[in-house]
Amino acid sequence: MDPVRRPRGRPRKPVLLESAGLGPRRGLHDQAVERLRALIVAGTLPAGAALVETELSAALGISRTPVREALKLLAVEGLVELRPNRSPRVAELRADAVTELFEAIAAIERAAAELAAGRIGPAELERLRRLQAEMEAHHAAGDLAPYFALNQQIHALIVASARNAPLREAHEALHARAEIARRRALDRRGRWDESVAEHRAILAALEARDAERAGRLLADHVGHTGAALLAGLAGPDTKPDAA
Amino acid sequence: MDPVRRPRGRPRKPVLLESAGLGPRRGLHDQAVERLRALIVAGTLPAGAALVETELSAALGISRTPVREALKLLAVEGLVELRPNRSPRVAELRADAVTELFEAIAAIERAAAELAAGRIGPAELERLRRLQAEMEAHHAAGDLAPYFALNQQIHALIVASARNAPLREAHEALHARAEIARRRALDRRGRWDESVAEHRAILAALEARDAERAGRLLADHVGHTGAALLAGLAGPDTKPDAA
DNA sequence: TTGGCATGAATTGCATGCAGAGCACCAAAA
DNA sequence: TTTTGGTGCTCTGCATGCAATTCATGCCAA
Repeated sequence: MDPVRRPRGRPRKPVLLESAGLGPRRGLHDQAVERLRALIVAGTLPAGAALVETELSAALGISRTPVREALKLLAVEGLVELRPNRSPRVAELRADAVTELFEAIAAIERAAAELAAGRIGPAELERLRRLQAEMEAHHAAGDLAPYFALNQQIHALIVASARNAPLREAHEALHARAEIARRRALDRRGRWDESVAEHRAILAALEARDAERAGRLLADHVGHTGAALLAGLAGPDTKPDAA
Repeated sequence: MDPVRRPRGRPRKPVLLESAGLGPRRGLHDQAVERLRALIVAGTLPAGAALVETELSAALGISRTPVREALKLLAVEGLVELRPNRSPRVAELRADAVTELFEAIAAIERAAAELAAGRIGPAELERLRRLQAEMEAHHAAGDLAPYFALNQQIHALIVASARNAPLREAHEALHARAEIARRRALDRRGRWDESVAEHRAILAALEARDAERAGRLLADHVGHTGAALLAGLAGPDTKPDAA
C-alpha cells in the first residue's frame, strides 16, 4: 500500500488565469457541451454514432462526470438521444423532423419579428442595415462563404430585438439542429438571390415598424429556407451526377 | 484496515419491480427533476431559496450526482439559477419575466393552433369537445377546483394536435414557470367566465378549421390570462386586508 | 442446423472522495 | 470606530470506484 496521500485527480492547473486571461472559462461540463455540439453539427460525430462516455471523456481529456452532464444537456437540445442503460446516440434528423424544425423556427421568428417591430432600437436597426449591406456586397461580388454567418447574425439579432428571453432561448435551442440540416443540404446556392431579397424586405418592414408584415415575411422566408433545405436533403443522395 | 469488500453505496433494492410494478421507473436523476420541479412550482421551495446539493440529496434519499444533473436540467427550464461555485437558487419570477413568458406562450400556442386547425383529427376534436363540456359543467356548477387541470389539458391537447415536436417541447418547458405565476396570483376567479367563453370560441374555430382565427383567439386568450395573472401578482403583496 | 440459456465483457448509473473557490467571522492596524 | 488581512468552514466541481444492466458469444440440447 502507498501511505503517501497524493491527489487522485489528474493535476489541474491552479487556474490563476481565471479572470486574468480573456475567457470567463466556465466549468468543464459547459466546455464539453460546446465542443460536443460543434462536433455533432460539423458531422464529425455523424448521426447515429454511439457516444460512449469513456471514449468521450478520454477524447476531451476530462472525466466521465462532466461528459455525462453535457450529454444530458445536449439531449434537451435534441442533438443526442438518451436511452436507458445504453450508450446515447447522435440524433438522426429525418425529413419530417426537419419540416417540424423549420415550422417551429418560423413560428418563433414570426412572433419575434412582430415584437421587434415595436421594440427594436436605433442602434439595432443600424446594425441590421449594416449587416444587410454587407450581405448585399458579398452577394454582388459572388462571394458565398460569408453568407451563412451573416444570415445567422441577422436572424439572431432580430430575435434579440424582440426582448423576450424565453423566445430567444427557444430559438437558440433549435439553431444547432437547423445548422445540421443546412450543412447537409449541399446545394445552398440556389436560394441565395431570393434570400437576400427577402432579407431586404424584412428589414424594410422592421424600419416601417410594420409588425404584421415583418412577421409574415420572416416566417415565409424561414419556411422557404426549410423547403429548400428539404429539397437539398432529398437530392444529394441521388448522385449530383454533374462535375 | 478492513479487508472485507462490502458495497460502498447504500444498498439499492434489486429493482425486480422494474417492469413488475406500475411505473416505468426512470433513473434517479429523472425522478429528482420531477420532484424538485413539483416542490418549486408548489412554492415549497420558494423563489430565491438556496439549493444545497447535500441537503437535497439527503432530502431525496439519493446521492449528489443525480441531484446535480437534475439541477442542470431545471436550470435549462428556467426554474433554477446556476452560479459558478455557489449554491444554485430557485429562480425569481419578476413581473417583466411573467410578461415575456406569456408573450412566448402566446406565440407558441398561436402557431400551434394554426397548425392544429389543419391537422387535428376527429378523435382529438372529440376529446376537446368533451373537455370543453366538462369545463362548462363545472363552470355552471360554480365548481372552480377542476378548472385549472382541465384548462391545462385543453391547451396541451391543442399544442399536441399541431404535431410538431419542437413546438410541443418548447411549450412544455415554459409550462412550469407559468404554473408558478398561476399559483401566486391568488385571485383566479376573476377571469373564469371570460376564459370559458374564450375556450368555446377557440374550439369553434378549430372545428371550422379556421387557422388564422384559431391562432388569433388562442394567442389573445393566453395574453389575457397573462395580463390577469400579472394584475393578480401586483395586488396580493399589498395585504389583501380581508379575512 | 437451430433454439434456448448461460456466461462474460462492455457500459451505464450512482455513490463517494478530494481539492479549491467563496464567504463569514475575527483580529489587528489606521 | 472603520478598514484590511487572515483563518476556517462550507459547498461546488471533478474524478473515480462499484454494482446492475445489456448485448454478444458460445454451449448444449432437440
